[in-house]
Amino acid sequence: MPRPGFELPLLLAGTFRELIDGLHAQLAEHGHGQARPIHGFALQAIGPDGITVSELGRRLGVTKQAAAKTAAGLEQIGYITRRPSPGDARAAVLTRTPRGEEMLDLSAAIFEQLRRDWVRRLGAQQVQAIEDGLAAIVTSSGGTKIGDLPGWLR
Amino acid sequence: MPRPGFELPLLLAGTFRELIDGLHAQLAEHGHGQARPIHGFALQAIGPDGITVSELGRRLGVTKQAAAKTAAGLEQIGYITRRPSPGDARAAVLTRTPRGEEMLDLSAAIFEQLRRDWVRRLGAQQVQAIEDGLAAIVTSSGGTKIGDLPGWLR
DNA sequence: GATAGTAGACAACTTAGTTGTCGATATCGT
DNA sequence: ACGATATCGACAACTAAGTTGTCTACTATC
Repeated sequence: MPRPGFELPLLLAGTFRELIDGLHAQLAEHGHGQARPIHGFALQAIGPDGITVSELGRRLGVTKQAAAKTAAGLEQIGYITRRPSPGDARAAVLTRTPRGEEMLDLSAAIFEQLRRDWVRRLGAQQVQAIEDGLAAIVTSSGGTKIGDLPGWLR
Repeated sequence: MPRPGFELPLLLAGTFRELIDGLHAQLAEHGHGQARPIHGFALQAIGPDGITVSELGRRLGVTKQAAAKTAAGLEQIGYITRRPSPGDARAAVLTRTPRGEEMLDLSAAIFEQLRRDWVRRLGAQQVQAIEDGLAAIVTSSGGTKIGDLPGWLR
């Protein structure tokens, strides 16, 4: 039995973990067993038009070296390609492949399914209250960058 | 703007991160700048009567080797001591020092303060709804072990 | 054209975990 | 009593994801 006060962080961490585990269990069932938690967030950051490694690092809140590693992983799985930037000979543009798009669409669908499970168990009103409450707390301190949260993504 | 469905995990992660950051900012102000996020959870797991390294590993959900490393860190800061187990010549019992107890009491007080901040901003009812909702989701899949959540604790 | 800044690669290090192995000690069944 | 089996905690080697620092190539600006 924890000291009072220790409950809330454990609940938040546990629920997050539960969502991510559920996502990757289902992703694996649909042929995306190699996907790691960071991949979905990185693919989102890359966006439909593609960005450079340095920009990816900034958006994720990590160094460009760390972003380069993540990009290498994404490229190896086949979720992105690298192509020379038309306007800047130093830069390479990371672009999502159709398979990357598919993984992202699938992830969104799975998250929505998991949310529906919550609604079934808690009711729409309480799920909405959770989302609104957390949003009020988080947005008041600036947006959350994935890189703010070190290691999880394993 | 993320795809719909990606909101919820980001909210959970961001809120958790916010709590932990707030905790350690205040801990540092009170002379516990060396404390890492895992330390509070490990001290809780050790309990008032002390446990062995192996038991700590089981409670945290990590290997005993990893638990031994955490215990070494706690001992170095002065939060725990190791003493031979009276009944088992193989085992050493990890016991919280007064300074360890102080850190734990302080952490609990800070968490409660942060929760009061939430109540001030959201109202008691909505905070309660968040806690109840998350608890309903997490407990239905077994308790959360700290070790279920790999890296964060840096 | 010199100077200052940015893109991305390479190397070395850090941190927190893992598996596998091992000797010492406990426990249990016959 | 004793042998098989299990557990405690240490050591070594490895992995994964980040970090800082340094470097070259290229861009942009005065």
